[in-house]
Amino acid sequence: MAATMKDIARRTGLGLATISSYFNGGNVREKNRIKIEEAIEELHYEVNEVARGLKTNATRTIGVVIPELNNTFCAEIITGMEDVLRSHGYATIVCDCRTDKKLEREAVEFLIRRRVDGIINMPVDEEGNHLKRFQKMGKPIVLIDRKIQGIDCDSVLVDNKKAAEDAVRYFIGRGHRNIGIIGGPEEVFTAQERMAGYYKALESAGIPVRESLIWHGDYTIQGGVRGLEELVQNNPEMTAVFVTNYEMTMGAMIGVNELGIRIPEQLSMIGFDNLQFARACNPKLTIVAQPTDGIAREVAKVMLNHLENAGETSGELFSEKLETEIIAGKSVRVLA
Amino acid sequence: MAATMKDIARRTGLGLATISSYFNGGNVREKNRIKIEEAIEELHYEVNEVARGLKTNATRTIGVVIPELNNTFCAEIITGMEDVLRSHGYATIVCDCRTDKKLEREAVEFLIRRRVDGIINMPVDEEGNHLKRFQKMGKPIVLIDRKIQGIDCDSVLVDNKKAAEDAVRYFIGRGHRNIGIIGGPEEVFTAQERMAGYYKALESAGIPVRESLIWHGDYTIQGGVRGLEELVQNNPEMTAVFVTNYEMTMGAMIGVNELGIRIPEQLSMIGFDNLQFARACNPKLTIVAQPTDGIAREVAKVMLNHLENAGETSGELFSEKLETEIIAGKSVRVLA
DNA sequence: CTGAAAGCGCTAACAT
DNA sequence: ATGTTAGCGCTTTCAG
Repeated sequence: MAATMKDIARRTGLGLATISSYFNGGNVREKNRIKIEEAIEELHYEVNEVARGLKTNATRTIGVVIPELNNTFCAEIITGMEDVLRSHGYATIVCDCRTDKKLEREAVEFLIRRRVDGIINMPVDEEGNHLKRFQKMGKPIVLIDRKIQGIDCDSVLVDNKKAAEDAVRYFIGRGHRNIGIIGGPEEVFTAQERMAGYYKALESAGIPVRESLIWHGDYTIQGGVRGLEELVQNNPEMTAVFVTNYEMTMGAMIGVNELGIRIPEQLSMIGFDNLQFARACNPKLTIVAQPTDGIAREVAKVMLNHLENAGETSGELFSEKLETEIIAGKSVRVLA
Repeated sequence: MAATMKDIARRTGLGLATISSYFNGGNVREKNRIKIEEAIEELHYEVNEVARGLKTNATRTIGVVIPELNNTFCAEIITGMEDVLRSHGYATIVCDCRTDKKLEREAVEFLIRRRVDGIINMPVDEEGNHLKRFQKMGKPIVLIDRKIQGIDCDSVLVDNKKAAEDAVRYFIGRGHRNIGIIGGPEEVFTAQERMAGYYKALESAGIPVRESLIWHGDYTIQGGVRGLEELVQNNPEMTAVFVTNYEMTMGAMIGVNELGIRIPEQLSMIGFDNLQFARACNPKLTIVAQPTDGIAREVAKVMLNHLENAGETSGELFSEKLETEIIAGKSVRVLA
């Protein structure tokens, strides 16, 4: 069907090695280079990366396993990573595992069969069993948003504890003491960290933690709606609420609208991620913003490092912790 | 490195053909089947899809080329497609071309080198030159959101003209006559169709079209902000505005907030896509909703049809046009 | 039902 | 610098 190197060899009268050398940056006599390029043009030749992959045992393909593509945070990170990976000649196969451990494991097996050169994973299974086999093959893994005991690999994290601490302190500094939190799933690492930050900020301000002010959500829009409704209903004295991811922030705003609560007069709020959404809220929402683009580029960079330097980097594990930022809106009232 | 079929053959004492037959649904004697399965287990064997792809000239991989992964509409469609494709054993390589024709062409060439079995494309280049070579290879293409003259292939569309017509009629039916529109890029097909619907609704109601009420945006958030500001400034008498995609809808809400305009008292609005965002707006936004999940599943289905049936379907081109729906909020005022 | 052998398109010694 | 050749891991005739 498609033209092969053999066709080019025949057409130019050159040997296969010369053609291959041409494609791999070797030295080719000027005259022959021109002949080869003419042949490529006329035959519409395109390198067959599948054959190359079989031979070199490197597919120039990276597998990405994430909990939800439909989650803005994930989508933004993938956009950034794919951009830099493709510009280096790497393809990205994205697998959305729907926050399901079984699907996550299947995704990794799927990627192993396709012989990807590396896996980038925002892990759902905190045990990391799904990654063990891939790691034994000696191929690089980069984790996003959490480390896993027993999987020695690079990771790019965000300082989620501090992020939450900052947010709660922001409330406290403006006179709030009855501060609610809509947290994430208890088994999710980022959710644990954000919750820890909430505790820490309260404790260091000498404010007792009250269970009724804590809602464990599921990082979904509907979870945010529900969480807001419950917190408001159970805590008439609550003056502020911190929502710990974007989807739930959107849900909390929906809840606020549907209950007819006025922000910030009746309730102050700090949300998470997505500055544009925050701006579109009325009044503009104060949020904790993660450096998504920074994470994406960092992850891609770390992965490329492994791939291009091969054995060299094998020494120490890389692990960076990026900082978040509070972007002030008008959703937090200053109490007398 | 990893175990191969040869290893299994050696370990079981069987021939390669038997092992291959086992993997491809052929008949294998019960006793041998068990032996093979034991060997697979012990050797942690995983089929090498790369080698298989070289031999069969089919990679079980689909390329997807879209203008912006970071656009919710695209992200939702990809989520849905990837789900059904992977469940049929197909990998998806997503290429975000940043709404750039040159990058779009490069993406297709990239996918050709990787010998994908089919391409799904939400095209940026309306000429379709980027797809010609792939089509000549006899492999299937499915287009989303627009057809291209000269590229005979299946397509899944949305009735965008009717979508806009419905929205504008919704305004007219509630007494509005000075209706603005924040349109998309003039060269983009969906934007043309939505604009055409705007014209048609006005004309059939006998309302003259006024240029000052039309803003040509660029489908970005910032474009929406700008469009709203300009329309409001240039049209004091405007009572309603229709925004024609999600990003610009968000932008328009930002503009509304930043200008301190009250909805619907001072201005009525109908947005596009993303029901959840609409619910999070205060007051709840009335929107035109596209059946994203329906589109995603349809596209994947059509592609799989080609792939699994091979030559059979080559007859007629498939082209479905899905309907949108207006989801009422409280952002449209009824004029006396 | 199973074994032997050819070959998919490429790369990488090795020889010239 | 260029030609020759083996072989990556699999599928697929063709025999047996």
